[in-house]
Amino acid sequence: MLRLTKKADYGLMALKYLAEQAILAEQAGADLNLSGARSAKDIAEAYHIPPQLLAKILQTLARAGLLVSHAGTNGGYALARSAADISTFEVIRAIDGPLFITSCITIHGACDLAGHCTIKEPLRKVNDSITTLLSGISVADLTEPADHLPAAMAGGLVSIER
Amino acid sequence: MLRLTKKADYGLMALKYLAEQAILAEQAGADLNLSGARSAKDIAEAYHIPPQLLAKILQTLARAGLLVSHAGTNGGYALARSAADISTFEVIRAIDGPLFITSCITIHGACDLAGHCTIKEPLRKVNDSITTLLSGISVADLTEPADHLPAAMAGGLVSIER
DNA sequence: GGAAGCAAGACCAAAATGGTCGTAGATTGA
DNA sequence: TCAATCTACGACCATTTTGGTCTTGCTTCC
Ligand code: SF4
Ligand code: SF4
Repeated sequence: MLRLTKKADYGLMALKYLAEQAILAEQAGADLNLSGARSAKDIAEAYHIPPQLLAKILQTLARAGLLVSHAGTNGGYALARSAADISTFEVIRAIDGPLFITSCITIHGACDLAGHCTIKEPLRKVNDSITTLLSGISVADLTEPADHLPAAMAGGLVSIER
Repeated sequence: MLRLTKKADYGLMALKYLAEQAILAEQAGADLNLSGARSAKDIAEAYHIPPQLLAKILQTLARAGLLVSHAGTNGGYALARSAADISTFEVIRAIDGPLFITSCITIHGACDLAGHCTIKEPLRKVNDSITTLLSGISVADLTEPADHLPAAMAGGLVSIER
């Protein structure tokens, strides 16, 4: 349960990598207009993950507007926004789809027992809590050594009140 | 992603049901020693879920020590502890196994990229946060209309500090 | 015009999930 | 004692999801 798919996992790694590259590019000076773009192959090699698969993941991410792509020689992907502006929630949702804990929430009107299900509402709140938690964590937060305590999210998690 | 399996879903429903039965039994007076036990079939019918499947789920729950079972006529399952004392986390883990968001955490020493994976640690913290969130929610909390704001969990969620 | 890169989709194998069946053992009420 | 109820457990199966590959085509730069 509550398993993050490997695709999302890969996606986050790639995002983090690109975030780092963006920083490097910035440090290298503005005269060199290195946008920090990297090819899918580069990233795949850096982390030893199947290149073709990563390519597809990056494509979805690009389609979702989290990355910008540039074709052709020396092309590749780069962050569409600042790393601090991309939440892990967006990434995960873009890759794994908007599915969330209970079937009812995502399949929308699906679950045939929705009528006599008494557990639905409470669970929706748990779901919301996790959403807010994830939303509060940006890709930039991942790059830091984590001692930095990114105490971004406070409200919405503490209680399950409606 | 982050999908709760249907089994866990069913399990929670059953737990909640038993919690309610326990309360009813208590109200009925101590002279009738109704322990609030219900057969798997009863619960399955109440919620329209496949009886055989529910039976298996209850069995696992019983093995995990969350329920006590009693065979024979008028047998069935009852809560092993107070509803307020059973966290949703326990239930979910008992049913779906100890699997959690990243493969590395659960498969233990598995993920072959564990070496060059930079995302691992931060994710483990997210994982912990969710764990604490779930741990803070008891089965009893599920039975309430939820206006009651069970603000049980405070610490551990707010930040991802180490 | 190529080489290097992205884009998209069909396709596939393996694993997880959801669910069934059959059989065996405990308990109790008649 | 014996039949009706229950739990207990394992084998089994269908469907879905996941992870991953291949192929083909289109862009951009030199
Ligand atoms: S309605 Fe109830 S049973 Fe159906 S998916 Fe939602 S929580 Fe689960
Ligand atoms: S080590 Fe990294 S890549 Fe492997 S499962 Fe853990 S987070 Fe994912």
